[in-house]
Amino acid sequence: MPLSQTDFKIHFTDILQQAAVQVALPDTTVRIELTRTKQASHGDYSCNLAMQLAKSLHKNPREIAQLLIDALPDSPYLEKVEIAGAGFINFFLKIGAKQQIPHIVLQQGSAYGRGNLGDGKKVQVEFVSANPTGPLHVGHGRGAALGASVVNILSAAGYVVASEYYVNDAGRQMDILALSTWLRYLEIFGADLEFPTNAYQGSYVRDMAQLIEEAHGDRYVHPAELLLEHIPAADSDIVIDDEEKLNRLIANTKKILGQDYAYIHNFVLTEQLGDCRNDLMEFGVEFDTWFSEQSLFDGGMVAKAVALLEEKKCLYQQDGATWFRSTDFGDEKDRVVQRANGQFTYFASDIAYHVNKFERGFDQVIDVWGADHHGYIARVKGAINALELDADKLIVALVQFAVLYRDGVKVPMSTRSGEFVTLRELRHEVGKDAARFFYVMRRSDQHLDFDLDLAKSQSNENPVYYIQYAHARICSVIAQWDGDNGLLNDADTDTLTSAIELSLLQKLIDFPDMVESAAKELMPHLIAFYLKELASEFHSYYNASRFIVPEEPVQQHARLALITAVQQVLCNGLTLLGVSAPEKM
RNA sequence: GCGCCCAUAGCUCAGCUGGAUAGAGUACCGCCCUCCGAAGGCGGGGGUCACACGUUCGAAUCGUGUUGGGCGCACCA
Repeated sequence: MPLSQTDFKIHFTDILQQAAVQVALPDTTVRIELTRTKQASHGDYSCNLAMQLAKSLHKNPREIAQLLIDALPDSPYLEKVEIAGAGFINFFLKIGAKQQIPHIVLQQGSAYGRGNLGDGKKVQVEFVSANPTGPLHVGHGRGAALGASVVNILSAAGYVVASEYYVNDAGRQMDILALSTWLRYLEIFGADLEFPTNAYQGSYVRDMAQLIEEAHGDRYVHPAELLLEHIPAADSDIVIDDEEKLNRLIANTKKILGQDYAYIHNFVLTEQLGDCRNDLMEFGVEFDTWFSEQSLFDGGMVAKAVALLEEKKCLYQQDGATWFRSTDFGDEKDRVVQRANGQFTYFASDIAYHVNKFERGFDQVIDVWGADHHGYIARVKGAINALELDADKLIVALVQFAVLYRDGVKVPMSTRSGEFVTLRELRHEVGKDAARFFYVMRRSDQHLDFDLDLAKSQSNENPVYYIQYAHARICSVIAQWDGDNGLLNDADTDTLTSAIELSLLQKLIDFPDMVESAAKELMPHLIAFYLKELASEFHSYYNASRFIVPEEPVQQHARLALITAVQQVLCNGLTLLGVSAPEKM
């Protein structure tokens, strides 16, 4: 039978399908879907097909169930089928099939759990993509942890995955950072100026100014008076708002520095990007591509994308600006792509960026965005549709905010005034493993209460330690046994018959299914929950049985083979989440 | 005001293509180390699945409405 070893669910679905074709034929709208049962008395897999067909066949569900069962082809993996309740069909997996699982896991090793759902399709996952204008904070951390886990999971599910970070190196924010740094640099040389409240306040700006000073001395010093040109003094009658003031400061800076402005701009960008990359690397998050927004402008892609929209008659002029008719594509209002001052908006480069993604031939493009960006989905998809590309290829995964709690109270955070907790601080406080796990242990579309004390605690309350402890415990047992692992590969596992052993075996069988579900739904938390359950069953087993029993070598090898398989699956699952599987703790 | 998301045990959350007695963890109470790691296990109490109506053989799950939260509604990114 051409059956990929552990896909019992698919196998049973398949034979039930064959039976259904004979019996019911008819109702092709009903999907045959088996689910794992909650109770052992209900077998291993269950299906409600008979109840779903009851209406269209005008028959009693139990009667239909019996017909289906009678038509069921033989299967070497099927112990028995039962009709239960209102008409459930319960499948019991042959115990011998379950007992083979440790061997399959040990043989496949780190590959156990991998599947072929993706069938080699190309998927791109873009995540984090924070402005390189300062350190990453804990909000970015959740996107990073989620995105990285999704990449791992999709990859395990048979997709060819490309990870990407979109670098917003073109906008006004970068100019503000360059300005901020230069002002701090001037301060080092004693310039007496008022540092704008809406410029970047963080101490890292001073650090960068210091670096410039150390490398180039006073080379970039210019008289401060030039900077204040066209900017009314505080006591002047002419009042301009703070943002406009910043714009004029930027313009003056560019004029004063001339060619040197590019140096400052480039320096701060390189510094921040380097810091960001380093921070993420220590978090276990790496990218295949760092994609520059500026490159879209340099290559004329932005102008081209806008021109394309013009060709499709999707643009119009109003109040000096160029608008995209996104309302024609489901958005709630039209959006500006080119401002009255001639500059393209962020939205314009974002359109170009997505066009570029589509041109690169991905079968699916996944954007991981903060939940505050949900309003952008309609306009980006609208633009993709307007350009007659397939917007269904784009999936936007929204990540809700994470709120830190320390001593039971919310840690205050506000982006302005630079009073936020950085990802780096979080990592240093709770460690990489706990941070990665906590970020993905909730559904990403739910708010996350991040309990710092819990994440730090080295106790049973901490789910990370609970799982890692199970892994370390197994390693410890195996080390104590000190036998030849080859013996486990050949172990006779027929003796694994207790309730907890059968439950553990089934749990191991479930893992590939779990990975597939997590990939389909882009939900790493499924893996996190699965691992907690697997660890829990192992801990129960540990307390209920002894593994090192030399007087009963058959039992001993069977049990050791089972827990070694558990160890492997714990490790494979933790790896998907970017969490280490330590041998000792 | 309009749009999106959410409401499940004291707390933090799973479960949601409609199915069998709604589950974990934590907290609380009681047990288990002459024994492979007690960073563990076992048992107990704890629920109007926000509320109302509807769809159906069947609703925590789907629909409508109400209430209460979060977020978004820039020629910012």
